[in-house]
Formats: sequence, structure tokens, C-alpha cells
Amino acid sequence: MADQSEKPGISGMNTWDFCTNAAIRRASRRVGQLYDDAIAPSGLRTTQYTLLAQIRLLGEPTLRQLANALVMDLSALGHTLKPLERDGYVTLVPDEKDRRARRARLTPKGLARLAEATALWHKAQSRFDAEFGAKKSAALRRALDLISSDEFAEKFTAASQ
Amino acid sequence: MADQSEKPGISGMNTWDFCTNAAIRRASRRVGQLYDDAIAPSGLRTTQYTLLAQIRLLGEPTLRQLANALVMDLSALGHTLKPLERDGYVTLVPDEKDRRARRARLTPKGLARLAEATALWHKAQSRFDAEFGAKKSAALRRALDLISSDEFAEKFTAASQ
DNA sequence: TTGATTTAGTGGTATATACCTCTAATATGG
DNA sequence: CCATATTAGAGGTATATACCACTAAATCAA
Repeated sequence: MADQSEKPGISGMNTWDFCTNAAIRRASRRVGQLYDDAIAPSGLRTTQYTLLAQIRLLGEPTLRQLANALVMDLSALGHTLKPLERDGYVTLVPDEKDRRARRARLTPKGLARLAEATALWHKAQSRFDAEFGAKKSAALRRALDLISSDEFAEKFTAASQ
Repeated sequence: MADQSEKPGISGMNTWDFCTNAAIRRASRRVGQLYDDAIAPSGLRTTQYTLLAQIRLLGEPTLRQLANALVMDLSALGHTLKPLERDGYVTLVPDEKDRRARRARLTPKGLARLAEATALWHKAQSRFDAEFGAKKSAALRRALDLISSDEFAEKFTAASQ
């Protein structure tokens, strides 16, 4: 017996559900797992995939630029890049003008991996849009982008005085 | 000089902006930092605060129930609980019926911390709602909860066959 | 009852991510 | 030009989180 019908989940109001931060983190874990499963065959995780895609989008960004685009702490980015360097997907090249700065460059191997993973990513994104609704999905991304913006953070912080 | 007007952020389409997973993670980092700053005086991080609040909501849940409610891997939960046990906010007590299971119980110290942090959290949440819009904020949480649900994951996974 | 299967948790390992401190290099104000 | 302040990263440490392999306990099936 045993009333193991208790499959909590989000439904039955068993979830601390008033905190936007908590809601985003929960969703982040869930969606991370779904997308990770989808692109696993490429040998990349979604975090790494996102990182490579962002580097390609920016060209050959400095670590600072990359960290800003990803809303990530600079030193966290440095640590996250380590496995990708080790595996030969990314190399860090010194900037011509500013000898402090280093730029992230995709290797041919990295580009190949990225292309491979992109096909898998696309399927995952399509499935997400199909389940959640393509319009709602786009609107959700816009809302999240607003929240992620520097302007939002500035206003939020200013209000705390 | 130097065209350091390049303050990437989310605005200028410098961001890889087509992936819902990536958007959620970016927002998670940003909002995590904003809320963490807000509740830092309590000595807790938002992840820990959420964990304590979730335990209180469920009463004295098994680790499995807690992991389900948080959409978190069971072993990840175990690791995350370690600092909270060490600091005396949570104790793990054996279940009466099922000798495999352990239940998370808040200590008086843990409850006190939680109360302290809740006041700070509330301010952060109010600020968020004020900036983003209370209605939009509630709608966002509902959307994220849907995405986090087991039903959504099942449908997503089923579609991958 | 007993053997096979499922379930709860633990511990190991690896990545993700933050903060703090420190160094080197650039920018800035006299 | 120099002294000061700012900025780019690196490295250390701690938490967050996932997956895997393993043990012990409970469930299920014959």
C-alpha cells in the first residue's frame, strides 16, 4: 500500500510558488535537463553549447564582452571555459591593442562541434515551441531578456536605497 | 578614445537570443544576483533560502519529495543540503515507516534564519514586481511553473521519439 | 517465501557559477 | 610625465547541480 500517489511536481501547490527567483531556477533546472538530453549526442552540454554559440555570434570577443553578453561573472566564465579549452574547442588569444585582454576564438574543431550540436538544439527548441506555443515561447524569451538587461538591474538596485 | 560604448548587455542583439534554455539561464544568473544581494544580510543565499522555505511548506518532507518539489536531482539536493546541515539549520531524521527514507526537519535556528531572510526576500520580490509589473510577474511565474511541471517534461520527451 | 525489480539515499567526479584577492596593464588628472 | 584610479583576467575557495555506480530497503510476482 502506502499513499505514494504523492507525486509532488508543480501542480498541487506543494511548491513554494511566490518567488520569481525560485521559479526561474526551477525552470532552469528542468529545461536544462530537457535540452541537455537532446544535445547530449553531440558531446556538449547546453551551457557549453550556449557559450560556443555566443562566441560565434560575437566573432572573437574579449572575455569581458563574452561575460557581459551572458550576464555571467568574469571569473565564472574563465572557469567555465577551461573544459572547452582543454578539449580544443576554444583558444584564448591575446588582444592586439590591450595586453590585458584575451579574446575567445573558436577552433575548427569547436566550429564543427557547434554545427553538430546546433542541429540537435534546433530539434529541442522546436519541440519546446510546439509544446509551449511558439508565440508564448517568443514572448517568454522577450520577458526574460528584459529581466536580464543591465537597465533592469540598475532600476532594481536603485529602488533598494 | 576607444569605442568602449560597446556595453553589450541584452539590448543590442549581441546576445544569442533564440534559445529558451539560454534565456532562462541568463535570467537565472541575473535575478540570482539581484536577490542574493538583497538577502545577503541574513547570511543565506537565495538557493538556501528557497530550500528552507520549501521544507517549511512541505512540513517534514523526505529528500525525494523535496527534490521533486524543487525539480532537482536527488543527489544534487543531498549535496546542497550539506552546508545547511553543517550550519545547524536542518537535520535529517529517519522516516518511521520506511527505513530507506530520511526527512528534512528545520531546526529552531533554521526557522529563525528563515524568518529573518523572509523579510529581506519580501522586499526583493516587491521591488521586482514594481519594476516588472505585478501582473506580468505573476504571469511569468505561472508560465515558468508550467514549464517546470512533470507533465510538460513528459510531453516534451514523448515528442522526441 | 523467495527471487527479481524498483526505490531512497550516499559518495565520487565533473561542470557551473559566485565572490574575493591579487597582478598587470591601461586610462586619467595634474 | 607621474601618481592614482580603473579595468582585464587569474586563482582560490565555496556552493549549486548533474550523472553514475553502489548499497540497502521495500515492493512485486510467481
